[in-house]
This record gives sequence, C-alpha cells and structure tokens, in this order.
Amino acid sequence: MNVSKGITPRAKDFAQWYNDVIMRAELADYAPVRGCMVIRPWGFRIWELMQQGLDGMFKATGHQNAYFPLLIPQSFLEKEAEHVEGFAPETAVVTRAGGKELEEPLVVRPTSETIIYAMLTKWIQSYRDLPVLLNQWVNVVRWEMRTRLFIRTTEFLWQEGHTAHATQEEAEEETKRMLGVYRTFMEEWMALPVLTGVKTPLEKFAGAVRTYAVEGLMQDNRALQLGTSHFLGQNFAKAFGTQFQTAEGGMEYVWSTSWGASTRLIGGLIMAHSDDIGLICPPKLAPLQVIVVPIWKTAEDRTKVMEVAAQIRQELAQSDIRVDVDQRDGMKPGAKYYEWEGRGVPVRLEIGPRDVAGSQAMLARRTGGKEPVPLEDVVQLVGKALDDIQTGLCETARERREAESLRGATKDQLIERMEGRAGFVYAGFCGSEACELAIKERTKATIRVLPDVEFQSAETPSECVWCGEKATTEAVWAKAY
RNA sequence: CGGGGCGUGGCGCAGUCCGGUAGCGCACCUGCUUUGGGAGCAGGGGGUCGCCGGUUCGAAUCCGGCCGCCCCGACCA
Repeated sequence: MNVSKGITPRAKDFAQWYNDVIMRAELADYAPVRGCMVIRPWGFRIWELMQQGLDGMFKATGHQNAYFPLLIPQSFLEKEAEHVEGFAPETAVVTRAGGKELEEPLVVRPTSETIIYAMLTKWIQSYRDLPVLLNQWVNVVRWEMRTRLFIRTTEFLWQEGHTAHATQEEAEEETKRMLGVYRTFMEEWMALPVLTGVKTPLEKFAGAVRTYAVEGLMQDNRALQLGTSHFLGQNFAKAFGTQFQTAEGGMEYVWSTSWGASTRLIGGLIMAHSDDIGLICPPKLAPLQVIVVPIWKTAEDRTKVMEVAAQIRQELAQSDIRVDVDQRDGMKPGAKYYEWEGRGVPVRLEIGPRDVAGSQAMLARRTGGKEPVPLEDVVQLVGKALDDIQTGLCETARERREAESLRGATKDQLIERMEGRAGFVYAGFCGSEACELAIKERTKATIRVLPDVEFQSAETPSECVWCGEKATTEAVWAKAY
C-alpha cells in the first residue's frame, strides 16, 4: 500500500483493503513469528475501550476478575474427551524448560476451562459456595493454519468468563444472560447489530452441551462470529470432580458456563464500518473522538488560532471527550485531514483565522458532512455529533444487514445467493448433519445460528431447504470468516 | 499440506530475459519559502540485492539448494 495516497478500494479486493486499513490506521503490524501480530497503540486503545465497556457490564452482572496461569498440564486437557479432541491439533506445548525435558508437557492455554475446573474443585464444597462467577482478561494461543490480522491470529487477547452453578436452570440462564450482554455491547458500543442464536452440534464448542453465538455481517457480506456463550452442562464438573453438597445433604456436580470475546472484535469493527479512506470508528470506541486542526498563514494568526484550539481542547476534555490538537508544523491542513480520517477519528474541528474572527469552528464528520459551529456551543454540538455518528453507524449497519438477509429461501435461492452476493440466508432445516454437511460442501456456507426468537421469520419454514423433509427449525446460513 | 505470487534503503517498486560495481517514487534529516483538502525548491543520510553454495576476470542478474512472507483452499474465537 502507498501510505501517502489511497488504500485498495473495498470493491477491488476486500482482503487487501482490510489489511490496508489496519496499516494506515496503525492498528497492528505483523510480528516476526508467523501468524502473530503486534497490536500498536492505536489498536490497543480500541481494545482498552472495549475492555472497559465489557468489563463494566460483567461487573454489573456480578462477575469478578481473576487470573489463571498460562501453562496447563497436558493431562488436564485430556480429561474431557471432546475438549481434547477439539483442541489437541492446535495447542502449542512446552516440553523443555530450565535446560531439561519436563516430566509432563505443559500446554499453552487455548482456553482455560480445564485449569479453572481443577481449581474450582478445591474451592467449592457446599451449595453456599455457589454460584462462582469469574472472568479473566488474558492471552491464549491456538495454532491455526491460516491467520489474518485480528480475525484469526496464533496468539490473541480475549476475556473468558467461567461460572459454576447449583442448578441447570441457573447455568442456562447465565449462558443466555451473557449472550445478551455481548449483543448489547456490540450494538451500543460497536454500533454493530448482530444476530444471535444457538449453534448446531457440528459448530459448537468442543466440550459444551450447547453453544450460543453473536454473529455480525461484514461489508463483504460474510459473517463473523463475534462472541460465544457456552452451556457446559456438567461436562467439566464430571471430568474434574467439581462437586458440592446440596441443602439436602446430597452430592452433585456443578453446572457451568463459559463465554468469550476476543481481539477479533476489532476486526469486526473494521470490516463493519470502515470505508475506502480508512478506519471508521464508532465514537464510543474511538481512541480520539475529536481532532482539532489549526490553520494559519502568519505567525500572528498561529498564536491566535492555537490559543482558541487549546481552549476548545480543554472544554471538550472537561466534558470527558477524548480530544487532541494537531499542532504539527510544516504539515498542511489537508494532509492532517487525510491522516486522521484514515485513523478513524469521528469528528474534526478546523479552526483558522476566519473562524477565530467569527467565533466559530468547522465541524467535519468522519461519516460525511461539514458545518460551521459557534464556539460557545462547541461542547454541546460536538457531543451531539458524536451521538449522531454512533447511532448513524448502527442504523446503517442494521439496514445493510436487513437488506442483505434473505428470508424463506428455497434451495435454488440458497445456492444462488452463496454463489453471488452471499449475506444471511434464512430457511428451514431438518436438523440432520447430512443436510448441513451437504450444504456446506455445495455452497461453502455454514449454519451460523439457529436464530433466537427475536430474529426468527414471521412465518416459520415448514420444510428443510435441502432435503424437503419436515423442518425442525429455522436456520441462518452465511459464508463465515 | 496443496495451488498462486513475492523477497532489491523504512514502505512501494524498476533493474534479472541479454552478467560490468545499484536506481526511482514515497517516507526520513537540514535550510528557506509555505499552510482553509495530500506543499515547493535546494542539499543530505540510509541497501551484506532473503540465505548458502556453484559458474565467471566479474553475479541483484546465470545454475543448484534452502528459508521466509503474502494471497487462495482444507481446521477455527
């Protein structure tokens, strides 16, 4: 990519466009190790803001943060049959340390269920110890074959919530509650309307009884799984002997859940909103919400303009708006505009001698439009612009998702869509693995979810889109990342 | 692992066919002039041409081997 000029347009090459946006906005860069990336300060700030948002919601629902170690005895992973089968191929294993072979190899965590249940077994004795509501913000390693910045990297950052409950009902409720938390976060913070539902057995997490997911639709009409919430039943409790004494005096295994969202969210954010100029970042997650660009000709102008710019910065900062002034000398205003647009700053305030004379500033929105605003109202109007951009992005994404969703599809339509513009395709499904695999084989599309009730079609499909037998459910197909 | 592409200053590339001591654009540094949508001029710094070996008076260029990266497919948050 030629940084000084434009980036690859989306229409020309979406994958290249995606990489260009990341490089241009300085979100991340490739690390020396294959599949690994460096998250640069601008990208990491977005992650910090995501953490803030999500963590607040986790705390509000009663969860506490903790930290479990990176290294897990290999034998732990092997205790849950399905779990080990799912993760064995993609684990990195430490066999040598301290200058000698280890007695037991240590796995670099791909996820932490096993070590957590090993510990919960020690900590839980009675129903009075339940529920346990934990979360941790950590890195994990999964040796994937093909990687992509933010979307799938060998090492990634995420949060994993783990909870243990006395009853199945309580654990099921928790699973859905956290799915709802994700949905709310995606919509309110990321301005990304998602689709929620349950995964088919073929697509669920290895070790879970049921997996729920939130799926977003990207601008190339492919689906991206942005978060998952698992009802684990008693699978891990049984594997690790996590039992508690009931009020009645009997012994029972705990019912548990786990749920996670990762730095992949940043990839989703990019692919959902950005354009051919670069990143578009929803204000709530923007490292900088406002950039003030001063304009001057003479030294005298410069002094005056800088004074006003500094004052505006202070006023905005006092209202908890993330703002900075681009004071760089020897760079033309236009060049600064392009740079901050590429980085996704939602609002730009231009202040030149003419504006100072008229006690105004020019307010430009990253999503388009430029208008003069009186300096005395700048805080209020900037705040309004940020709100408008946030809701506007969400609305645009929602309209796109609806426009790119086909409901009540026939077999031919499903095939045609997946060979063409893709998107979400709703249709009836008989529930058989044979049909699911046949569709995947033929169209490369997978069932993203069996949609939750609020996403289901008004008319429930009666026949399976593939075999024509009686449908047991409605399903949503898409080509996924 | 299969298919495709590519390794030459920080980035993007030319040069490779046809061997002759490395060049262009951007970026960077200094100075002056500039600054309302990607500034101009002048000067300057920076490269074991992915690695190893071979052929040759001489290799970025020819030959052999190896390594790495990106993209597309099979696994996955």
